[in-house]
Amino acid sequence: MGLDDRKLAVLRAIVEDYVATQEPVGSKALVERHQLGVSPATVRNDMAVLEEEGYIRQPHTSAGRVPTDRGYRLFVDRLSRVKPLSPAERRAIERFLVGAVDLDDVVHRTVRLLAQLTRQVAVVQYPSLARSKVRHLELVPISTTRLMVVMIADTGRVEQRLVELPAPVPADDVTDLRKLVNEKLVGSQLAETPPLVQALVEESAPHLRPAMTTLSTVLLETLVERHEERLALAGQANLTRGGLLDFQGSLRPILEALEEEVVLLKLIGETEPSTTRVLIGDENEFDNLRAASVVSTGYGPGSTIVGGLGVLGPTRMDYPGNIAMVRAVARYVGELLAQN
Amino acid sequence: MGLDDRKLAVLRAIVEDYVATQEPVGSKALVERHQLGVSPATVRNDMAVLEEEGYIRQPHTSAGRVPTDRGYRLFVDRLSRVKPLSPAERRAIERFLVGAVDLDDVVHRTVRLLAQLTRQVAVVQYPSLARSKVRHLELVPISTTRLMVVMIADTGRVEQRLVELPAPVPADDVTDLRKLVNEKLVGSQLAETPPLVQALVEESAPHLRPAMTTLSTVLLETLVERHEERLALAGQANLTRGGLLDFQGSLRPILEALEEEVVLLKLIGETEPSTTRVLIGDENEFDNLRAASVVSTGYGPGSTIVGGLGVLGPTRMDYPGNIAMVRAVARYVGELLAQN
DNA sequence: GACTGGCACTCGCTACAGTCGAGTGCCAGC
DNA sequence: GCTGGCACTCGACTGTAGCGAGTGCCAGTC
Repeated sequence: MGLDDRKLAVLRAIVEDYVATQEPVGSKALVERHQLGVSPATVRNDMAVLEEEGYIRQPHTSAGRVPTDRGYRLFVDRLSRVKPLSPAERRAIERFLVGAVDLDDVVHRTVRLLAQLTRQVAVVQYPSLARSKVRHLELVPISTTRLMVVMIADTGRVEQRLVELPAPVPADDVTDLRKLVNEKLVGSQLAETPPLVQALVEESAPHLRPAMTTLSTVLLETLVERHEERLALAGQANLTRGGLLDFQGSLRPILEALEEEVVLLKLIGETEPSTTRVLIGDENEFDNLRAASVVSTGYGPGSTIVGGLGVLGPTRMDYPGNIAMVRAVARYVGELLAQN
Repeated sequence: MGLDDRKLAVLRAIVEDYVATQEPVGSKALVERHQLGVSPATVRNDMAVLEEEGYIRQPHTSAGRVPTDRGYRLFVDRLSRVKPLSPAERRAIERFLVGAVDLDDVVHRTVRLLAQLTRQVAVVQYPSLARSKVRHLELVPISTTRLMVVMIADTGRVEQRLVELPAPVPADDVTDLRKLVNEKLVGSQLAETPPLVQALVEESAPHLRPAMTTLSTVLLETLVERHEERLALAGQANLTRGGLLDFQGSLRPILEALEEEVVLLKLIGETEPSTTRVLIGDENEFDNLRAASVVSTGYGPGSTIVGGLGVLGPTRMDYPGNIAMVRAVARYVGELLAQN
């Protein structure tokens, strides 16, 4: 049952070769390319054990071996060291991210950078509003019964929403409303505001009540509960590398999954803080993505986490490399955010 | 040389059958399915002429005929009537768009709707800032030397940008600046503001000059010149319908093109107002899209045009249907915008 | 007991030949 | 100008055969 060191070395060699060549790897090729110090026959015996344990499999009887999802998992957990970035890669990251003027700009640059570095599909979640603090709330009258609410978060995110007021509200009242919401909400985490927002209504002067009620409803509804999360996506063309061999010939399910924000958020939405998460093949809870792997991590200024980012590609991917790059990019982005 | 009515009917039949079946269509099948009133042999003669003129071609000697890009062009220009929408489709449009709370919301719903209706890739351009009027400019101090400029356009678009000031600016000065920019710019088209923005600096009180200079530079630079355009995209999974037959087996170039905002903007960025534009195959100026067709049109409140929207798919697409849907959706969105 | 060399076996891949049939072009006749 | 008939083309499919990479097993060696 136990996998001795050599068997593990064989597995590592198989993963590395298969990732590099995309072809099932046989015992002979293996001993040629790696210094295993044993003969092909011995390797074959080891392979038989590895296969029995479910770490590798044969596509056809007369073919070489290919890692299974379980094999990749073992590889990632125990057999790979995080690959240090090359100086060129470090430079690319810096060059790419320096000069961003905007949160939008930062996110877009980041997602393109990740896609380019890893040659996979990249996903970056905007800083979550739930984890941001309110920096300013602006109310702009559009007409007497319409208000545009613009919220600026400390992470740089700006969200707006149109509010339909129950009755016309004069300009002076808007000023009062603005003052009130800013006094009460600036500096607080949005996720924790429901009671605050509630209190807002109660503390308003009677003539402001109706307007404040709608306003607070909208604030709660759209900024806290609903589609508060945003995503940026890039590198979808990378799915077509490796011909049709990856993803068992059909990009369809993958492309479909990539169009579902909810799915992507679950994928890269950070869970445990700051660890890098790797989901391999059918570890994925979405059927459409059973042929794919995801490497993701959280990012944020300093040690806090405000959002997630990651890459998605075939299970046959360069895990150590991608993990290193995802981490590095997340760190750089965090530094960038911390500067604000 | 002249194509008489029957030859045109034959071409129309070929296009319709090929679009429906995705298979080269032969003379016999043609007379069976369409009441042409002549024998296969006659149709064959007509086909020979059509082929000579470049409207159709044979994939192989012993196969049926397939329309060329030129054939589709003739079909679109002279042989097809815009297909009226089905009641179900009309209902779908209304159901989908009613209840949008936001410009973002409108755009996202629209692009998804288009993708779903046409079963193609859909692209929607946000209302162009150049064609919008300034409704309000908000300046929010982030620190003493940093300002967030938020511009709200009459089309509902909200753009923000961080401004790094040359020197600390006290809160009172920010109020003055805000008042000044709003007085001068609200109500004007951004595309026509350069002189106005210029004037701003000159008219400012001396102590506001430095700040106003940076501010105006940023305004011009990012809101007018640079990436002022935004896009929404949906339905990329539709590219995989029709197996690998469309797009000669590789989605790569298409996916790459779809990642280039500039390319997409050129495609759907409206040119002549309000006509529906159809680009077929190699009429397309981007090499990557020579296997694709694009149907696009402008939209906007009332009769003005503020942005473009459209669909992209294989040259083998249902032109009359897609043209009808693109137009219908554009009209509905226009009405929706007009309500604001 | 672990490793190795040898050997028979499997099976996907490629090449080749043969058949089938859809579809064509052409021509003589109406 | 249209039609029916006919010879022809050529892709798609089928079946066969040979090749070779790769395996599993076994007997022999250290």
